[in-house]
Amino acid sequence: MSEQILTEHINSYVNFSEEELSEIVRFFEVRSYRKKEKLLHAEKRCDTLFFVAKGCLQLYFIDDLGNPKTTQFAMETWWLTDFLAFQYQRPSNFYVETLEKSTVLSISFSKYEELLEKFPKMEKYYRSIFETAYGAALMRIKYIYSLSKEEMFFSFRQSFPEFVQRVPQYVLASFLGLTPEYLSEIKKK
Amino acid sequence: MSEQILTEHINSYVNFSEEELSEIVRFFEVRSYRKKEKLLHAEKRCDTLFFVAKGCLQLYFIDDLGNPKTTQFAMETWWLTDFLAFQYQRPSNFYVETLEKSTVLSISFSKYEELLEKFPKMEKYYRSIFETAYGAALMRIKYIYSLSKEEMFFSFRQSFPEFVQRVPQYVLASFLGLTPEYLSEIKKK
DNA sequence: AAGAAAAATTAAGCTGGTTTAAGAAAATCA
DNA sequence: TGATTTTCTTAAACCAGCTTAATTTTTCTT
Repeated sequence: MSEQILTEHINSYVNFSEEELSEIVRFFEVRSYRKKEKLLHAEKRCDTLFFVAKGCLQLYFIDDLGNPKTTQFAMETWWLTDFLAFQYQRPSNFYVETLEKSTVLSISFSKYEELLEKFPKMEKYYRSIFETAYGAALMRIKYIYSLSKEEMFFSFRQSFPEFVQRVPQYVLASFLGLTPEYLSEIKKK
Repeated sequence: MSEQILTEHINSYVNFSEEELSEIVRFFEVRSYRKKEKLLHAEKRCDTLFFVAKGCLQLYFIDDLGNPKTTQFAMETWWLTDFLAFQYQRPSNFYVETLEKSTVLSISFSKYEELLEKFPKMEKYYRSIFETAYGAALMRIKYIYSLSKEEMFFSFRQSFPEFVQRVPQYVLASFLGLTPEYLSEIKKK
């Protein structure tokens, strides 16, 4: 059951009773999506936060030349949205789209506020999640600035072999900030 | 007073009484630093979280060639540390150092845990801070991947003119991911 | 105020990674 | 299953940004 993925994840950070957890889950909408479905559209108001119970999402934008560029992936138990736009209820700078058949729990901004109001312990859960995510983003910037494109690929494959398997190569290329052609050349070695 | 910078900042997110705020402040150590003092050393256990009351800090690492590379700045009311290492009490991947004469409030990891335990509303404060910081980091990655080095500089100067004034050019260059020589060339235009 | 050290500039040559274009392979669909 | 679309590969020409190294300017120290 998809709801259980979320409740177990929450429980690994904060302790809630069974009743509380089932009430928390009611704040979310559970839905399955086919491959390549858009869950969030750039330019539209960013009103939804997503939790991946199964499958894989990407956060991406369209560059000047019309090519999609992936900024972030989210697999099982990861949260995803344009967090800056979400917090201030502004238009999104990104698209969110499935990379494969996925099951996602969604919560609207107003429900998110209600949830945090009603269950203040959820603040602790999200604080931990965002603290880690921000720390990881700083590490990612460190890698971007210290590794060559070739090293980026090998170091990423070492750390997240499952991503390299699951994600199309041109999406991985854009996430790593290189061209599909160059990635192909690197892999040849 | 430096403590007041912190309490006012906290109060802009969560409401606390005067007594609570003065108790919260007691979890922190206030200290002034000269220019170029190290507050956190790479490889050493990351046990401290910093709040800038006055001045400016940088988070940086040393690359293969021995050159320091700035990953993040922090000016007044910003929080800084190696968040990933801090949360898991691991060795730091970064140095933290003053870029100018600064006044900083520091909190150790155990005090941070105590603080959150004793004042659960602080979870909300930090949740908001980290949610925004993570969102901003994703935007930063968007910029890194979509702008040329020249565009990076002009767009950064447009958004944060005060940084460009305050920070040495070679530090700014490393933050933007280009060489000081090339930044110099760009500025000539 | 002078001397030393640190930071910024300039210019030439070079390279990691892009662009373009065309073909091969793999996945999707009727 | 074959047809169509999507993804991946290969190779050559090209360029944004780096490296190197020498000079100038600014900042720091006494």
